[in-house]
Amino acid sequence: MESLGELERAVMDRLWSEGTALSAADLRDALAGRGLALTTVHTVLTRLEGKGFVRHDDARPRRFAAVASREEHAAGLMHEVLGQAADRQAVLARFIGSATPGETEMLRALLADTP
Amino acid sequence: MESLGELERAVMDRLWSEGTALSAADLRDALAGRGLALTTVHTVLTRLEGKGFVRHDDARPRRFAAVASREEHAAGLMHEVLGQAADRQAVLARFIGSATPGETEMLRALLADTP
DNA sequence: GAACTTTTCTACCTTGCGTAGAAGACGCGC
DNA sequence: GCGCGTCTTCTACGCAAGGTAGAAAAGTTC
Repeated sequence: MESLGELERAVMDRLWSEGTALSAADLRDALAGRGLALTTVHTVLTRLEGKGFVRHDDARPRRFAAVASREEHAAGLMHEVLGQAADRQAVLARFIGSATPGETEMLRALLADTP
Repeated sequence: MESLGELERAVMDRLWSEGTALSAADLRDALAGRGLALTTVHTVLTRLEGKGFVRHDDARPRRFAAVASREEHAAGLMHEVLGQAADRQAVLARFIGSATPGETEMLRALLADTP
């Protein structure tokens, strides 16, 4: 999967937190601490769109929304790492081996509900 | 975690596959398809060492070995992604939700052996 | 100690990302 | 329907990371 730069990640974080679609101006305001020009935000959004992380509608002004939720994205990354491994079992063994007790409990509970 | 470039990844792949420590010349030969200069391999190894992925002994010629196995590295990446999430449970739920049947079986078996 | 190998130092080029100006497209109030 | 402000696209610059390797220094071998 394409990786994200610092500003790209900040923009995604804002879109993920907000949940709803935002205009470039909304995002510039949400990231006011950085004092970004509107065009900068647009450039970043265009790049994120090229990477498949966001999509925009054709209202005016354009509204940009994350394609996947933050959690879906994280789960997708985990699957990507796992999927690239030749020996998935070994990876999962080490993953479980270094998981916190809370995480193993969550996994047990989730697996109990999964056919 | 620091990310890897294309050549850096190829070098790590070779070190991981081989399992044993290799000299820069060994690696150049193992990556013969690329026609790399020995100094190029050295530069990459030095960068990988700076990122904490490899370490070398002080024999001559130096022998470079991966710090973590491929599986440990993958599991570490998965934990890194999970650890950064605010809502781990939601991430794990989606992770399990999109896992293959084989993966869920492996997880069940591993969790059965985990206290 | 001369010739060869290894290691370090330094540097160039390309690509990706942060940044934004200029110019074109659009929409709103009159 | 026109002009003016806003939004969008195009283009570009600078910097950092990574691929690449030469030159020089350090070490090894005979």
